[in-house]
Amino acid sequence: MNAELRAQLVERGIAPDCVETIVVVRDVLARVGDKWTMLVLSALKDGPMRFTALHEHVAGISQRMLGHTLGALTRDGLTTRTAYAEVPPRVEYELTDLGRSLAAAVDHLVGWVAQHQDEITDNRARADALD
Amino acid sequence: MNAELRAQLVERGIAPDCVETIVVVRDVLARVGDKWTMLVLSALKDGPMRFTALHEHVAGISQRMLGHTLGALTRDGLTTRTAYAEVPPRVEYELTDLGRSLAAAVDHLVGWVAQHQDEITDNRARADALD
DNA sequence: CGGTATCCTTGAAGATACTG
DNA sequence: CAGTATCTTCAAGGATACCG
Repeated sequence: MNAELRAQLVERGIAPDCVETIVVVRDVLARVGDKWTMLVLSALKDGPMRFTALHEHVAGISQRMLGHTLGALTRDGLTTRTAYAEVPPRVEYELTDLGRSLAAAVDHLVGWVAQHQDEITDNRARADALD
Repeated sequence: MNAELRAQLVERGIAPDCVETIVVVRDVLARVGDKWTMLVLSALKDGPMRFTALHEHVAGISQRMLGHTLGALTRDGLTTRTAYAEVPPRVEYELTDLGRSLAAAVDHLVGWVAQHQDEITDNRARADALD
């Protein structure tokens, strides 16, 4: 896991707490940057949603990946899971304050991309044109 | 590739330009969130660097992945590649304005993580404690 | 020095089926 | 309804070797 990375960084003379930050930042960025997390966070921005609603709202996600993603988010305290003892069962997911705060930070990045997408796709197209 | 995703989104009645943004945002976030891009961007923040220097500075990256990462960044116009006709050859990479701008946006997110890492790791530890 | 090509391993994620 | 379990596929990424 991250043990070797830590070792490498320490070996390079990087301060321990800085190493810790680097490792966690990577962890969280990897999570945010994965295929679904951002979309789930964004879907939850307007309020609590239940599993099936999320499944329908996030286009293309499988039941399995939705379960995994929500599990990870809840584990990290970014969402809460509330199960109601009803028949049929109902489970709602909601952003925590921490989750909302992260969603805002992500939004900042998303805003940047939205603002510069033309520039990037143009650059890419131009680079590809040269083969 | 992204064709099916586009199709799914369109099918769901999402506005075409919005679909485009979603797709590009995912693309760019996936790139930023990958294992190395952020670290390379961060390494380049203080000025141009040559290939070998980057290889040493970014702990644990393989030559292959450094090549790939720099290729992608350059393709997207986030870095420039300058080769000097010398012996031995020298190649320097440098952030473009666009790249610096992205690095700043990423920094914002990194700042968030750095600020909340304790909270997250605590939550995770607590969740794990319950098995 | 600064890469690219090749091979190979492994983990991420989809499809499908089953359960409280 | 809200998941988990199992199987399988597929591509990211590491090791290694080679080349301009």
